[in-house]
Amino acid sequence: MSVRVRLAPSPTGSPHIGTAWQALFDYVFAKKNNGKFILRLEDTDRTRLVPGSEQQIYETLNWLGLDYDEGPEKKGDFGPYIQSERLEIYKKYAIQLQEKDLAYEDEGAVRFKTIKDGQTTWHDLIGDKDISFPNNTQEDFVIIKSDGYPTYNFANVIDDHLMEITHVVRGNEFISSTPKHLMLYKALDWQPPQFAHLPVLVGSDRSKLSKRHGAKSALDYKKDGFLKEALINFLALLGWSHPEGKEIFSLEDMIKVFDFKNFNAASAYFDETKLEWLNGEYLRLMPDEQLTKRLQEFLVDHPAKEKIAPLVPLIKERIKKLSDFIPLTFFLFEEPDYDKEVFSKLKIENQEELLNKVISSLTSLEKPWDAKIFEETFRKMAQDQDLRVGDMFQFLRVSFSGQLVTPPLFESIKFVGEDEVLKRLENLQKSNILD
RNA sequence: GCCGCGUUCGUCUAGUGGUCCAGGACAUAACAUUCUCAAUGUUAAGAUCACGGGUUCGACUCCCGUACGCGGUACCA
Repeated sequence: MSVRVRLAPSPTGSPHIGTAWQALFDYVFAKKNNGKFILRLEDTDRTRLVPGSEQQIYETLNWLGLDYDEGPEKKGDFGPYIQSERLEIYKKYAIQLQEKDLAYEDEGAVRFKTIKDGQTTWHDLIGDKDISFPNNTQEDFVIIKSDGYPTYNFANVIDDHLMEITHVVRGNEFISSTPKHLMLYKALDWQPPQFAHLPVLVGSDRSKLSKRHGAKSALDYKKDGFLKEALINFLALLGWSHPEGKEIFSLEDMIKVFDFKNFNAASAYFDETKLEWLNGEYLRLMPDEQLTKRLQEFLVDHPAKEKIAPLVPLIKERIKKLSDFIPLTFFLFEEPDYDKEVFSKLKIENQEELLNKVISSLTSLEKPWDAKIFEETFRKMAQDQDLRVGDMFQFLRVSFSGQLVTPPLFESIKFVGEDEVLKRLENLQKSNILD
């Protein structure tokens, strides 16, 4: 029997990072085994539905490149992939159980009669261990709610069986309900799937990550300028580790070596700092043309996005996220507002006088300015003025950019253009910022 | 309360009885390089492997207990 795994989110909002994390392992495990990855929407709690979340689920998986083989809009041979469209099916099995006296009606709902003696055991793929529960801890539980919708515990079992799911990969908050599921499989005389209960991702307070906590949605990371490759790589490193100890690897590489045996059963805290580092690594590894393209896709509204190509090699090592491009380069496209504070951080006296000298030197420089001559000119000026070379160049930088941190100085000057640079310096001269 | 899962540097982790006075990565610090910031390189600091008992010639690794955290105990998933 070929491997089939499913991701079964509830459409209760834009999927948060924990859902994306689970999706990654579903996908990788399926691909590793030449199996199928299935998306099923579990919308049986009508009170928590959030309109539009379905689209966000599709968009998230799509962005991350975790393509599913079957799903709500990619029908397979297993009927609808949205539980609210499968009500008749659940009803049918509920009746069957009632007829066998394994379930009963209770105030408009239907309850399953749990087995009370013995224990229920299964082998979990995470930690490669057996887990057992005494059966007397399992109360009779509702399978069909009084509104006619099935509960998670019921719909999940029915669908997993009917959709021929072979491996249930889900969060370990479901460990406690697994005995219920197993009892259901038994009552229906079905073969249960294998289980892999992933640890949960936790927030800074160590409790389960949730939107409540301000957990970001997976798509927020896209908006923040993270690359999907970096996010996937980072997510892979939570709970799982590469058998060769690699920190940076592709999805394809991960698929080749994936095994639940390399999974850690302890819950992990999502630390964005490391994600930023990884993202920077991916950015730097990328060829300039590709990075240019990615930046242009990201900067949809940037007025000068067609002109950024020459800038890419200059900023490549200075950005950690695509969004960092904007604060780092905006002064190249428009005259910045000068801030007195910034100049006061420079270790230079008589800035006004120095500016005059700079302007007269630049005016007498032959255009187009040459990098070598430019550098010599100001090294000499630093010497004459008894300034440290670094301070001299920092003064130049701030004078035309208004910023303490910029791409390389001379290249930035060339990008802005000689005339514009001079114009900015003259405007600065006229202002009273350097008094 | 009861049931279950978990517990290795601040964080993510390696480790399946000896090769671990615990290795790597991020973050941190220092130095080098440098026109800034980065990037890069080198080094440093950082974990009595939650605690207490066993088992064993030997335990981070196996067993038991305790503590703490998390989850379940819903007509939420």
